[in-house]
Amino acid sequence: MNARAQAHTVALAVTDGVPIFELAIPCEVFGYPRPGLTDTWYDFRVCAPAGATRIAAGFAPVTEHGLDSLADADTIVVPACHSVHDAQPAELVSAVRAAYDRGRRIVSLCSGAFVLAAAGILDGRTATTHWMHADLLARRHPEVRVDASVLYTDDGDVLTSAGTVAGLDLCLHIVRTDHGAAVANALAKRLVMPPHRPGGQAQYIDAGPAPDHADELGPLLDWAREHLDRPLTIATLAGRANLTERTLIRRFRAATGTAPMTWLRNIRLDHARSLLETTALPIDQIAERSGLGSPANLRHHFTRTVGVSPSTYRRVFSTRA
DNA sequence: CCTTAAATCCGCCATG
DNA sequence: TCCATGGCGGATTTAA
Repeated sequence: MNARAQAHTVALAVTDGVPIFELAIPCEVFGYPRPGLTDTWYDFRVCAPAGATRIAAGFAPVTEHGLDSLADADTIVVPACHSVHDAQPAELVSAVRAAYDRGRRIVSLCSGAFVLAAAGILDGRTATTHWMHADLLARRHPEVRVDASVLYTDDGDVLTSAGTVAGLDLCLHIVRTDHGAAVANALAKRLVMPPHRPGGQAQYIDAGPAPDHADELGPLLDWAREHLDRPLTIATLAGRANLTERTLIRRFRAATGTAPMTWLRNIRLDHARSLLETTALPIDQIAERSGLGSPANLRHHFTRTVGVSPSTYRRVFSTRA
């Protein structure tokens, strides 16, 4: 996806009993004009079934859009559902299915994944949901690969996010996809949230006493961020932290939710992305500075995770005149 | 695309 | 008994 000339339409599907927090997230991210960020923001609309609808906490939606108009939008956001135990509203499920069949981008927040699963559009895909409901989702829909360890999943036309606040991470990710990292970072700043949360939902699943090693790795992570251009290995990192390789890997996963080299590669890709946006450095220089090594390696990982080649990305998202 | 060598990383388990 | 550690095997991923 790329920056669009005409406003990209985002529709929020509202049904009875939906918790208001997950409703507020897309409203905050997509629903307010953001003067100064980009020329065109999203065209945002709320869609609700006809008749008296009561959402949580005594609020009721006022909108002229019914669920049948979901499929007119480019992106459909399904917030958390009323209950993961009851059947999902048939009207909502079929409306989401219809939008999917028309090639729209479908997004779920939190337990909204149950609606997508009921519509059959998660079959064969990797998806996530709130960690409390991940087992239930996997049991009820064996065709869905449920990954409770991540904050969100991006399968191109279908995106899902983990519990509650992770919906904010996903919506910001969508802005990053549509408008580039510079706009997403500026928006994050306005929302007073980190532009990118490292790690995944995994770090929150452990209910017990907070892992006190979590902060311990901080200095190491900071050091790594500042020396991306070096050929960092597990042995290097373990040596700096005075840990054995096995313990480093274990602590790393406990603290960040990912393995060390996976984390490092993501940081490197972020840096490469930023260099592509803000500088005119040749690709091999960017590969070197970000620590991705060769241009071939940069291209390989970049296209795999971002979806477009580095040169295409630069052409679309460069902030230079 | 391929092949191959190296690196990563996680389950397992003895150890302290 | 409980728990973190760290060595080892090897499946998987990555670099070239």
